[in-house]
Amino acid sequence: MHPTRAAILTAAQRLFHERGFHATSMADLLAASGTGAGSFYYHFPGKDAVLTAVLDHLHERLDREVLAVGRAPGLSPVGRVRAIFGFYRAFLTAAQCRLGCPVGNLAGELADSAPEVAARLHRLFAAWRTGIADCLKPVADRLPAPLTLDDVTTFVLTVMEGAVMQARVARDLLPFDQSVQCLTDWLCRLFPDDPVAKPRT
Amino acid sequence: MHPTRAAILTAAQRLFHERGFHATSMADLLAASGTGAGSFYYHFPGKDAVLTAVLDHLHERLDREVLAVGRAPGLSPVGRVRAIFGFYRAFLTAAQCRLGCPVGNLAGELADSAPEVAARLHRLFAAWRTGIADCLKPVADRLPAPLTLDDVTTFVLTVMEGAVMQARVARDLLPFDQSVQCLTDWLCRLFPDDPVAKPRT
DNA sequence: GTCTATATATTGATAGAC
DNA sequence: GTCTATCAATATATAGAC
Repeated sequence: MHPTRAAILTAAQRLFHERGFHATSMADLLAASGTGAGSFYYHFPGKDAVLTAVLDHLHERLDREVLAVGRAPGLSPVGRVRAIFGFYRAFLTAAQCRLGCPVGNLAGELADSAPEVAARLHRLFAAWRTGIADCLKPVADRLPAPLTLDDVTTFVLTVMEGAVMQARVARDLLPFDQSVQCLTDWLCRLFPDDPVAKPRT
Repeated sequence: MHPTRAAILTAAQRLFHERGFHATSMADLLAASGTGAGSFYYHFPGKDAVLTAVLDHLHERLDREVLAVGRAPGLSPVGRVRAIFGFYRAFLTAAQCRLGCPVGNLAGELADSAPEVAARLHRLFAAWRTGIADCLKPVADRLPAPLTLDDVTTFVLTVMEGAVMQARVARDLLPFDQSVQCLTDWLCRLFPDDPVAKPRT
């Protein structure tokens, strides 16, 4: 990838995350990436095209950085899910609970916009769920009816997005930790054989 | 309240919900409320002031419309929580799963902005949690340690926001229903005496 | 209180030299 | 590929008559 294009993409990803899409101007984008307008419009037809490129890039990163955490060896199914939450917890800590989820923020701002954007958000969430489902697949057959693997998978992503949003608004890790604790409690009740589940009195 | 001010507020609430704050222009606001610029700036010092007024208005509505559902008589604690989710489900249905949560969307776009905005979002979420806590207070002492009422309350709001976001991105009620089903499963395990909890085999 | 007209800055995007 | 200069449109906000 051309270094200029990469610089624009990196800057855009950061700015869209920090401020959102509409609050980021072309001037911001050019300044943050160190490019001139001529250079920018050589690499991208316009601001909207950067957005779709950023969404595609986020998709790659999700797979490479986040969901890989859930594929780490030596973890139980519930342990894998917890590891993914741990990854986000570390990010929240580093960001002092600001910023929120890069995907979730853009979803909230742009989920009803142009098809190129809505479809990418849809795909991103689907990839998220696939990654979570992979963690829990080994114990899918232990789920009590009528719960399905897909139900639980969707629920885990729901908790992730809601927990990050609340932590951001509160500017505090507490809501995130509380949410993870409750989710873990439930998962341990569903899968009492999982090593993460401590025996109950 | 002056009718013009009310018209601006109503229009702004709708537009901020449909498009977000930054994607709504003054021209949009004036057209949708049927006011001229002179009139607008007589009632509000600027666009930002409308945002804070909308947030305050959403706060009132949350209490009056949403949390009141959880105070309806004749419902069990878990039933109350489910009733609030039912309220949102009806809204999602009417909106064909678009729009999302008016508070959540603005939180995603503006949680890191000016203190007047961030503080109001913080208060809105706190009010949300208070309303949920009121539903569950009667059974708070039945919670297994170390879970607290505040943990569960925060978790319920987490699920609400995450579920609405996912339903919006998917443009389908399914993720919402799946999330509610999982949450209900957990609550029924925690409170097996609640009438909503069906006896298990 | 509301109107119309307008000020002024910033927006996303383009032109043409190099 | 990148530069500088600049475009037309739109942004928020204001002025002053009524």
